[in-house]
Formats: sequence, structure tokens, C-alpha cells
Amino acid sequence: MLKRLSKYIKNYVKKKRTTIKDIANVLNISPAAVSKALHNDSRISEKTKTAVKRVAKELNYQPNHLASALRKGKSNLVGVIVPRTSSNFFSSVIQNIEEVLNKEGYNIIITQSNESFQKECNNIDTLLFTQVDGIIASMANETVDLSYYEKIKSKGIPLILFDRGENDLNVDYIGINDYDSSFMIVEHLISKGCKRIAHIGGFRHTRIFNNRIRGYIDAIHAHNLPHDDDLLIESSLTLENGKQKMQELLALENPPDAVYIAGDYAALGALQLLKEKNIRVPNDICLVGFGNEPFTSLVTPTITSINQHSAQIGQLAAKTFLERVKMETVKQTLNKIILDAELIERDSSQKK
Amino acid sequence: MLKRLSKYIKNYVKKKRTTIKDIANVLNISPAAVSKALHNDSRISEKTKTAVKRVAKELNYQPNHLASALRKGKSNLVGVIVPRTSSNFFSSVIQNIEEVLNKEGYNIIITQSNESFQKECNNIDTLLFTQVDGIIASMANETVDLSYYEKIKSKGIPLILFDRGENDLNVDYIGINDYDSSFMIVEHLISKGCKRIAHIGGFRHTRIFNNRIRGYIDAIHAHNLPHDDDLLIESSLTLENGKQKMQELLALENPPDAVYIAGDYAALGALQLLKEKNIRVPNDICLVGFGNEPFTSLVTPTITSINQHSAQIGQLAAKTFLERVKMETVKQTLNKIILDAELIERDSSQKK
DNA sequence: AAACTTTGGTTAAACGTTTAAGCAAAAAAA
DNA sequence: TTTTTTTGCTTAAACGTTTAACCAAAGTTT
Repeated sequence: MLKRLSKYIKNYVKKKRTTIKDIANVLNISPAAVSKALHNDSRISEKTKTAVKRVAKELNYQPNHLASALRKGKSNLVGVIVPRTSSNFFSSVIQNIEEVLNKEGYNIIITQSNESFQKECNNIDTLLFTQVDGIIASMANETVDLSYYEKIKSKGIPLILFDRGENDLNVDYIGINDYDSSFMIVEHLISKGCKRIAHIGGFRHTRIFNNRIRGYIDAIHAHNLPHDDDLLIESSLTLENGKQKMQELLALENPPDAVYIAGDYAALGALQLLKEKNIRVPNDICLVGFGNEPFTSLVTPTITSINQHSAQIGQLAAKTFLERVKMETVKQTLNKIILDAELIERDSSQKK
Repeated sequence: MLKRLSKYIKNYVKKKRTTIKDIANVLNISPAAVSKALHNDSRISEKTKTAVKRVAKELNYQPNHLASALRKGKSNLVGVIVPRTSSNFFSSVIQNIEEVLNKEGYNIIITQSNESFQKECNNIDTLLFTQVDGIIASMANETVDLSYYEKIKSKGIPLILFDRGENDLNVDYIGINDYDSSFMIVEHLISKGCKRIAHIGGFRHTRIFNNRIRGYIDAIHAHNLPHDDDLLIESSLTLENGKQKMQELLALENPPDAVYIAGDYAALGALQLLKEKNIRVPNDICLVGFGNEPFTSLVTPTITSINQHSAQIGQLAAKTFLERVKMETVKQTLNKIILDAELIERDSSQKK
């Protein structure tokens, strides 16, 4: 046996990767036995198991993941699609997905759509091509056509959406209660004495932004405030666009005394514009953002915002996926998990 | 043929994935011919090729990536390891790596180490297990022991490091000229009239931080400024730690009139502390960061920083990998690409 | 018309696992 | 002692491609 082993060690040095067959040859048993030994199959003796494991270690054996995935029909890879990884919200979600899935032997492939529908379609193709066992996604702003997502469903691969999701798809979804959060923000501003509250929202075709808009409108009505069409604007919510839309609001005959903006980056843009114009925040105009990006607590004044519980969303998304793969046969009911968000009050809305 | 086709369409509805064999059956040719037709092999007639492609489309054929990877011995997957995806620098590098590699048919698997050595080791194992064709990495702050990276090299898998790299490993590296950048920062501060310049640097055991420290010291000497040991501090460069180290500098008998901090997050922490203490930036103390994170232009005052050319670094890293895999036999010389960084002057160092 | 070349494929093995089915030897039960 | 069960493996096929080697038929040279 020693002679065989040394021969294989030489082979290893030559860079040919060790396979299960090599271990079998050293020990003079079948490859099948080796495979079973490595998986602690009960039909293999303890003696053989320890021998196999010793030799495996000695030869620096690394299982060929492709081969086993091919044979078993699953890759243990999960695809993640996000608009971008640079936002703190998404990178935190990703980190938590990863933590949960790694424990169960899954790895994740992260792709970014950069808010582009085209890129998102490419990403989906890429992931399907890579034979992922499931996809966890948050849609790009642009995405309206859902045929690519239907493609995932039609392949029978679990699809879990979070944050930016689309109800019509009938898939698992994890997000926050956008309507309530919006309502809460408006009531917060009212409690601070604001009378003319504007809303720079996202595009209505995205469900979450539509819900935020509805929450805003309903809260305005509930408190008998003037509902002026000019005070409700849709935006792409980038920093630049936030600046621009803020400009438009200031240009009104009767400008608002508070602005609630459905994204922190756009809120930051608005804040910059207000500073340039020497309009005091919060004393002249109160400002509230959405998302609780780290910079909201870093700028002057700090920006009131909504904490979306990114960690929890990531964990729940991963767990939902795990449930799906574990009981694929069972026609289970859909998981729609809606978390309550949290208002983080900061200086930008503390009018005295 | 129509009957065969319809049978296979039924099969498809039943969720059994279409394989090359199915296409072969429909057309009554061999699977090998189908494979060749799909790859535009010259030994297949145009007629057959178009027929194959038509049927492939009809049956919604998606190649099984695992099978071809297994057969060809390569996965067309590249692993990327970064300390975190939330920093703008890393997410921009990743995006550019992805763009270049996607064009060449590679996909990337992104993993984060969260600056933890342990997590980084796990990531490497994960990537090796997934049979990636190469690894592009930037090391965690903690990483000193390089044996895991040696493991990659010993498997013969191309390894390309960027930003946080280690010369001793003798692998390809892409980064900026940290020494020169540091020197440039100090000279900039001197030109603004600063006399006591402090440096909150990263840990010396990381090469880039060591270079920044050397650049700082040499520039101080070159301009005959006092080189006071108290003015040079090592830090983990987190926001919190930046605050703390700034506190220490303020507590000195003879505090500095300028602080150059080797990371933007730590610089932000320092800025916050200075604001709390009502110390005016830049008039009382000038501040310079490193990395040009987006928030440096968002806070008040805006922070002078160094642009590290993340896009270019990403592209070069990807291209270097491609070169490596293309000429694996050739014992090529190492690629050490050092880019010149750019000083972005902002308010925090514009003392009047 | 015989000999060679080209065209357009086919056959079969291989990649490294996993797993259902089978089977000899040892142990236990009758 | 014979039969049954258990233990501990082995055999062989399968996962879906790719590719080296082969080959028949048609076309081209001489």
C-alpha cells in the first residue's frame, strides 16, 4: 500500500487532481466504496471509512463539484440579482443570504443589474446557464416586462423576490410594509407641525413605490391636509434627479414646508440643493428619506429615514428558498412576508 | 419528423429539460452531430446546422453547463473575493471585472470576507470547491498568513490580486502607487501652509498601508518638517476607529494642524469628531482621506481624497486573468501593474 | 477507371461522481 | 446443520457534454 500511495503522491505533484478513483486504487477498493465512505454511508465499515479519509487527506483530495452536481442534478448554487451592490441595503441583504445559505452547503452567485432591464435579462440567462438551484432577486427600476421571470418559473427553479417585487408573478416575496411606512412618515411630519407635505416618489409601475404613494395620499386625506397635485412627483430617485425634482418643488407658487422622498440618495440630492439655496433644514423645510443608508446619519443635518431591516430580509429570503427546495413536491402556499419598518427620527425633521 | 417533435414538446411541458440527445432524436442524427452543429463545426453541413438550431429553439434547449464544464475540465467561472461589496471602490471594481469577463463567456462568483481572515479562508475553499477557473482577490485587513493563497497557486489556478495584495506571493497584481499618492497628499497639505501633519494609517503589515506610511514619512523629511512619533498612528480605518484616533491626536500637548487618513470612512469619523468638538475644518485642522468614496463629496465640508481608478483596476484585473488562462503553458513574466492615482482637492484641505 | 480527397457525418469513450442492484462472506437464527 | 439476515463491499449505469478516431459516400485527379 505504501508503494501505491507514494506513486499517487508523485502524481499529485504533477498537478493531476486527485479523484475518487485514485483513492480507490491506493486502497484497492472500488470508487463506489470510496464515495460512500466519504459520505459516511452506513454500509461501509468504520475501518474502511477512516482509511479512505486518511488517504483522501494525504492526497489532498477535493471533490469535483461539477461531477457530483451533474450526477445529482443540482448545483448547490443560488443566484442573487440586485440592482447594485453598492447600496448598503442590498449589500447587507446579500451578506445575510450568504450566511444562511453557506451553512446549508449552498454558495451564491451575485449579479448586478445596474437598474437596467437588459442587464437583468442577461443576468437571468447567465444564472440559468450556470444551473443554479434557485434565484433570489430584487428587480431593476426599469423592469416592467416579466417574461424573463416567467422563464425562471417555467423551468421549475425556485424564485424568491425581495424589496422590489411584483405581485402578479405569484412567487415568494419578502419586503416591508411600504404603505404603512409611508403613512407613518406623513403622520410624523404632521406631528412636527408641517402643513404642506410634498412627496417625491418612485415610478408607480413599481409596486413598492406605488404603495408608498398610496400611503402618502391616504395619510394626507386622513388628516384633512390639502392634496395638491403639484406636491406629488415621480422620480428615478437618483441623487441628481432628487436635486432636480426638489428644484421643481421650490419653483411652485406655493412651495411645501416638508418633503418626503422615497429614496435616501434622492433625499441627499434634495438636501444639497436646499443648502445651495440657503434654505434651512428642518426649520424652513423638513426632509424625510427612505432606506436608512449609512450616510443619512453622516450628513448635516442628519436625515430622518426608514430602516428596512435588511438583515432580516436577507435571512428570510434565504430561508424561504431552503424551504422551497426541501419540499419541492408539496404544493405549498406562497410565502408573502411583509415586515414592519421602523422610522429613524433624525435632525432633518425636528422642526422646533 | 413533426410527430417526433410534438412528442418532445410534450416532454418539455413535463419539465424534463431538453438535452442534445432530444434534438438528435428529433432530427434522427447523432448527439455528436448536434453538439458540433451548435458549435458551428466546419464538418457539419449548413443544412443540418440550421435544422439543429431551429429544433433547439423550438424545444427551448439550454446547454447543461455542468456537463460541458466537466467534460472540458473548466467551469468558465471566476471567483472574486473582496473585503466587502458595500464600499464604492470594490463594487466598482467588481462591476468592471464582470463586464470584461462576461464578454468572454465567463461568469463571476462574488464573495465577501468582511475583513475576516477566517471568512476569507472559507471563501477560498468555497471557490475551489466550485471549480472556478481563476480567482481575483483583494485581501482582508486581518490576513497575514498566506497559506490559503498558496493553496490556490498549488492547484495551478490563476490568481490575480488587486489593491490589497502581498508581494511575497509572486502573483499578478494591480494597484495604485500608494507611496507616491501619500507623498502627493503631504505636499498638497504643505502647500496649503500646514506645519504639523499627522497620519492615521492602516496596519503596516498590509503592504499598501506600509507604502502609504513610507510615503508620508519621506515627504515629511523631504520638506524638513518635524517628524513626531505621536503624529503617526496605525488604525483599522473603520469610521469608529477614525473617531477614536482623532480623539487621541487632539489630546496631544501639541496637536496637528492637518491630518491625512488612509481611508475615507475613518476620515469621515474624524470629521464627525472634529465637528462635535467645534473644531473648524479646514481652518483649524485640514483633513485628507483616501479612496474617493462618494460620500466624500456629500458631507460638509467635502473631503479631499485620492481617486483610485477603480474601473481601470477592475478591467485590468479581468484582462490579466484572461491572458493567464489563454497562455497557461507559456511561463510568462508576472504582471505588476501600478497605476498613478489622482488627488481630488475638496473643501476639507482648502485653508485660506 | 483506379486512386485519392473532401464532405458530413457516426461511434465510442471520457470527464468524476452517485446510486440502484447485486452478491459473496460472515453472523445469526432455526 | 441448514436457512436467513446482515455486513461490506462490487458492478455497472447514469448525469449531458465533447472529441478523437473512424468511415461511407460523393467528388476530384490522374
